[in-house]
Amino acid sequence: MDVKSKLYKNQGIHVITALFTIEQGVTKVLLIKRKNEPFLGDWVLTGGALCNNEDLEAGALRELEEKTGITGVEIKQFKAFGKVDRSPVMRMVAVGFIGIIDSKRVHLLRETKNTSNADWFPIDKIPPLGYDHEEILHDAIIELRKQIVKSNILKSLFPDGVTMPELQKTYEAILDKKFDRRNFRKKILSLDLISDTNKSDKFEGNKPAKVYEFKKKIEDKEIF
Amino acid sequence: MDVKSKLYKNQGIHVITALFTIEQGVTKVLLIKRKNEPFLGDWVLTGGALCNNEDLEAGALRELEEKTGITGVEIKQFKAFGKVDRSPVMRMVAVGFIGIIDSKRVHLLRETKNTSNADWFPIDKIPPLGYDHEEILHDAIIELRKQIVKSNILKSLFPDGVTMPELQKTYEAILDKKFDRRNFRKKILSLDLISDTNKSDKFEGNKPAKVYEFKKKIEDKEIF
DNA sequence: ATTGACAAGTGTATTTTATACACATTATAA
DNA sequence: TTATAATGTGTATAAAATACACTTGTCAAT
Repeated sequence: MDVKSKLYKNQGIHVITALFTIEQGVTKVLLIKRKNEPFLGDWVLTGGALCNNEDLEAGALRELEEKTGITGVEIKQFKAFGKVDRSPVMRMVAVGFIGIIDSKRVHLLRETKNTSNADWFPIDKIPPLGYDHEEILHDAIIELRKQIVKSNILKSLFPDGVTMPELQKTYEAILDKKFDRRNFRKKILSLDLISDTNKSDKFEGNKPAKVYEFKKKIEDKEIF
Repeated sequence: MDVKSKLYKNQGIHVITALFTIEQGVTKVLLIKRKNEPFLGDWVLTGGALCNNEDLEAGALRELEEKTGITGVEIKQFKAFGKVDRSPVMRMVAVGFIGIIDSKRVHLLRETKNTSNADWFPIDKIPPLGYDHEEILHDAIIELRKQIVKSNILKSLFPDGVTMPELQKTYEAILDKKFDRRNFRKKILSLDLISDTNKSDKFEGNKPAKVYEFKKKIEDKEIF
């Protein structure tokens, strides 16, 4: 074995997911407390090593389920991270994913996890993270903001449909910005991400809101 | 060593670049004819295995130089490709990059390369490609079209500045669409990708065109 | 020097889209 | 029946995108 070929040895792939939720108008991300070296005791995003018999997305979903019990999320790959020293053990390249999940499933997570080693953190109150996960999370948040205006990534947050007021609160939380109710409706409908259902939500002493649902497929918009 | 850990062994990383150019209004991509197994004799995108001592982008640039002699290109990472069977030798995950280069450097490439094992192909006349490079190229073309309206990726195509008519021809080639001269000018200026110089191009029997240059940094646009 | 040819630069009227803003509707509860 | 609270809808105005035509600068021929 020559020197050059040795340079390619001992490489591995991480699949990392920044899983978001919205609680009380606050965007939060799921973090795990590491139970092993390296970075023992540090908070990190969900993820781990890719197995040889699984595709990238499948690996990310498996890690998500193994570490939190969460299933049925739609995730989206957004970037690869490959700084030479991002892992102290061996050369690892991470493939980053984002996803967002219904906040009602949070209690399921809380029961599944062992010894409070997983929790949701507001994205503006993130503790120091292991590996290069601060960089990954930073990019993930930017990607999330881009995705919600051009994909159906929010579908997993609202599997049973969503009302305009709910949607507006979600966009305001993620984009950290306020909108006019009437103009928000027009804008979101023009994006062609959601479609009408003929249902209304439960009443709470006021006018029931119409329920919309995210489309299965979003068609590409014209560029330029 | 247990069974599970074995599943992580023998992984590697490819860095692959779809390098584009424009010749006579035709968008072309650089392909290499493989001289080794696997896929001996097949055309593929430029790329190869990542070394342990280099970052992803550095690896892609090194492969570009090794295989073609081309240097000084700006490339942009756009996606990771990780189908289980994308390489027949071992489990490889590819990180894809795009770049675009001044067509005047084509002859340099032609002289550098040995035995015509590299050539530019119009993107609508691509031969069968090895590995999963047809998929990578497909995604790369889509990414190129997105990038030219929001980044300075075309800077490497026009290192010495560019005129409006040149730019318009480039956009028309890449987007496969025609534009009105006057409206194209307004639209491209509104994107805030280029800035005025006080130079004009060489005369060719007609009115000299003003020269613009791509900005070093493009600031993010507001989303929603 | 004058003129014609060629391609570049510029302006404006019109349509479309985005924004700012106010009232009407449908529930519950007293 | 009425007050309350949150949802749904419409319209006038401003801004942006589009469609479209004339003017300008250089070279080359006379």
